[in-house]
Amino acid sequence: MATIAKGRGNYDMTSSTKPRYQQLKEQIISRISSGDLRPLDRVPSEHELVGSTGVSRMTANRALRELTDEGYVERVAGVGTFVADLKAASDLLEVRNIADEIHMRGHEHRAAVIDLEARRVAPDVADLLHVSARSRVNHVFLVHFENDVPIQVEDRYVTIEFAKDFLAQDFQSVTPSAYLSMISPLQEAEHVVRAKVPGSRISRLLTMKANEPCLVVTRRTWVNARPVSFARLFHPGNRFELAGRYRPPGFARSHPQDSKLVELRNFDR
Amino acid sequence: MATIAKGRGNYDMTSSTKPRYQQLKEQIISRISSGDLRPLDRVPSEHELVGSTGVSRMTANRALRELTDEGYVERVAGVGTFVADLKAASDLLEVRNIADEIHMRGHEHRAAVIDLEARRVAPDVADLLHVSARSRVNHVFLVHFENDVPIQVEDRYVTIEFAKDFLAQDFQSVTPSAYLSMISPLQEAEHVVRAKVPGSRISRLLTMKANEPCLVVTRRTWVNARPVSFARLFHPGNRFELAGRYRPPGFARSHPQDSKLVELRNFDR
DNA sequence: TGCAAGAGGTTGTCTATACAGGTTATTTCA
DNA sequence: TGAAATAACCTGTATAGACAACCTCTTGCA
Repeated sequence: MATIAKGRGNYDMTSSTKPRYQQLKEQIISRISSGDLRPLDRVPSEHELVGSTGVSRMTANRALRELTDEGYVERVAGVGTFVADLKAASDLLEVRNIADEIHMRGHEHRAAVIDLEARRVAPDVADLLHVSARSRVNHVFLVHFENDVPIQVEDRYVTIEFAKDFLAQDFQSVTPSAYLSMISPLQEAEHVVRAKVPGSRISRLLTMKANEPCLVVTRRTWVNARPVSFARLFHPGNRFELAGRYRPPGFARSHPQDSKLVELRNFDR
Repeated sequence: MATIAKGRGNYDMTSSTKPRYQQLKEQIISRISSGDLRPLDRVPSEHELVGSTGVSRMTANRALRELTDEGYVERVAGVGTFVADLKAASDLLEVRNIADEIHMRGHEHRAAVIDLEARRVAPDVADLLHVSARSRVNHVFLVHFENDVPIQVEDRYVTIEFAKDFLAQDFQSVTPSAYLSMISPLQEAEHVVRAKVPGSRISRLLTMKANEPCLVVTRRTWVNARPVSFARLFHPGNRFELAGRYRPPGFARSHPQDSKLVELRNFDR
């Protein structure tokens, strides 16, 4: 009698088969992905979730705690839960924004846009972005400078439906990567690193000597299971390296986001 | 009165300031690191932990659940909790073992050991391994072949105290990386990727043309906060690439370990 | 002998409650 | 008016108890 009076004390009752903390997590993630909850916005407190969804506080706590571990939100004891800043979230996905890298070294970043238009692309690029071979795609081609020394050539394609106002951006001041993160948090990424001697155009833009190799990073990013951007990033091999660090979680939690960090480093000047 | 009778119902009682689930986790991790618990060994069940440590089952559950998320253990409902296979655990840390990569492609792997000895090393290497400049370090220098084509030159240094029987290993059949994982799960890793034209010795061993670039991966790994191994891996730039994929956790848990995977790929033959 | 039923252990989830400790805004008092 | 106490939040942790689902081994029956 007491068990029945409690309504649903057991767990597989609410129609779905998924656990309730998981439903809660997905509900909050979808509010973040849709833009309903924006970075630094306040997320409902555990107590509010108890009131609005009927779960117990421990269940709400588990949902929010796991979202914290996964980088979606940040929690401050005594204050509340907030959507994580995109910069922090995207560090996990993107090679760190090159402008930030440069500023972190105390140097000046500058970008020169060489091309910015919507155009039909080569079949292989169209295929990578899952668009038909004849449709248009946003394209930007630019050079990044660190203290007036060229350090990266960026050749990027972005689907039009994902970034409708792409061509109106000023990529001298905001890098394409930062702009994409601003539109929506990226959900999946694939990157490939190669060593390659670049063609003469790239070589000239990076003021490289003949036969000098490039570190080429090719990256594709997804939002909602659809590829939205494809980029080729060329770096002079004698001036740059790609560094990564990994610390398994749960051992020393002192640097919460320090693990799994990937960054570009200038090791020569 | 009831509160006192319960002994310690509150949480910051047991001398240490760390939460009890965290203490439990570290205790189990240290049993794994020390070799007391070996891969596939059974880990005490939640009930047993309740009995032996006095925590509640929910606390034991949280400890084991987080260890699962972090890749230390695997749990099977109705059966028990087991120390994760080292192969799975080290995928997070190490670039996937090159022999496994090759076998996964259905090709044959072979290694030719060129040098294997304990020797005094250059000051920079000694510094990286935190050993004094005059002490000896294990060293192995070998070439990995895929179907008799050389694809990686491995130049590795391992501290003697970590691997006392290093020189007795047969690195033709077990790669140094696999051997190190066998001794103890690695706890921290740092790697740097560069594009570089190799010296003539490396170039010759990899049967590369002049001026052809290498993808050079430099990796350092830690156990118990001490560096134990430092390796330089050279790959012919025209035959190899480093690929990574990242999917944020909690979204689609269908492929539990599929995120954060890094592998070497042969893209040419 | 062979198969079904059951017992007992294990993980997975959920609830209700409690206390500790942090932050912020309000209120009270000198 | 100014500063200290207080109230009202918040997160973090821990407990005890419950039900569900799963697995394995044993037991009992046909």
